[in-house]
Amino acid sequence: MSAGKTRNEIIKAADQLIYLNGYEHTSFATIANVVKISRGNFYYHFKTKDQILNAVIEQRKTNTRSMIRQWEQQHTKPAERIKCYIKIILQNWPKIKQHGCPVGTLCNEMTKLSHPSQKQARGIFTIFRKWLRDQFRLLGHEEQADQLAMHVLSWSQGVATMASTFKAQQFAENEVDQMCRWLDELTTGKSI
Amino acid sequence: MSAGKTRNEIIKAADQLIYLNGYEHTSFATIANVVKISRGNFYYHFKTKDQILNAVIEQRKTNTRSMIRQWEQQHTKPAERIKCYIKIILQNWPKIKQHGCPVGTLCNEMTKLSHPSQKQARGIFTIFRKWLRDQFRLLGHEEQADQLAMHVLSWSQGVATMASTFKAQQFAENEVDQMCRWLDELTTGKSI
DNA sequence: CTAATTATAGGTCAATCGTCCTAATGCGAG
DNA sequence: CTCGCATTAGGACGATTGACCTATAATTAG
Repeated sequence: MSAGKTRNEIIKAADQLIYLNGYEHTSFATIANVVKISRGNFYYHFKTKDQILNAVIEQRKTNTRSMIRQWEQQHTKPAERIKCYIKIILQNWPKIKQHGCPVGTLCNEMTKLSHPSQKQARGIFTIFRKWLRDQFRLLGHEEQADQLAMHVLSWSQGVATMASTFKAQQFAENEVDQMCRWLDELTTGKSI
Repeated sequence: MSAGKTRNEIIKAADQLIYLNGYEHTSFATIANVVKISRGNFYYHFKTKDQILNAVIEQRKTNTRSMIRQWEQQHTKPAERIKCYIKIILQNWPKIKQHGCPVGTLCNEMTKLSHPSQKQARGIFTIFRKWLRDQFRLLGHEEQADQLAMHVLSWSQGVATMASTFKAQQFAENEVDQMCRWLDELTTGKSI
């Protein structure tokens, strides 16, 4: 029954390594070394590299849902919840500075490799997208809800890319402020 | 003297392949096959893979400067010039849909690999950044010029990432429209 | 306790990676 | 024409890749 434990450790290590160095750059051997396990044992749990990737994506989805649940518990106002998402980039700044947004960079790599798991990776974004859409609906923006959700996702992605490229924390802070103010104006009923 | 010709063909092919499949996924052999050249000949022109990358980046910088020069010749109004940049994503949509923004995805990969050429790749963005900054200065936004330039770069990057991830052309068009309207408001003297 | 199942270790495989080398060309200057 | 340099071809290298296999150790079931 310790199989599940080993499996989880593999997924956890793979998750980290894929975030730090990218999927293609992450090898069987590297993961096995981190988990301190033989490559043979590794193969017992995952037959192919893509299977690990899918397991990692599934775990990221689970973590994402869990994080969203926390936001919902911490704040009842939709606008405050959305700001939680907006501010992730500042909370995780040290890591984002060096390795970018975990979701965005993975999707970029999947797109570039025309990888079969492209759709699954996109699914992480979809969780955020649907949730943001729901929050905007609660704010009374029925029709534009999805468009606004995509706008927030897109805005954050751009900031993550440019801030990590230029290692520009100040820029990230400025943009987060702008996003919050934009959201406030949206809440008080002005046009976008 | 045909050495320069072969060298240019190598750079051209490498440029394409790196854009399509990413730097790490692009091998010596693949490039050599495309150029129809032996790997030995390849080594005569470029000793290491990083040398090819740097040559590709340099060419992209040259192409970037050339593109900017065209914009300056086509439009005298800074706002119209900036719109040229904003609209690239729609002009190159078929390719961006499948492979993302050439600059952004390369910088992302360099960041992820902690690659020595990270700074050089960032230089392509810097060309756009400085040029956009100059255009905003011409529009009378002296102090905020650089911040506005980064804002435009960031906005475009986000749209490119999300649009390519979700293969969403409609979203890209919407965002480009928003960016143009935002720019118009900025031009007519309203606040950002 | 024993048998069966689960889990781990470690070796092997062909393919590919970046790199390097030498031999054979092409070609222009004298 | 010939000498010498520039260019090309193609093989070989050690290392690493994802994948696979078998033998052993650990655990569980009866």
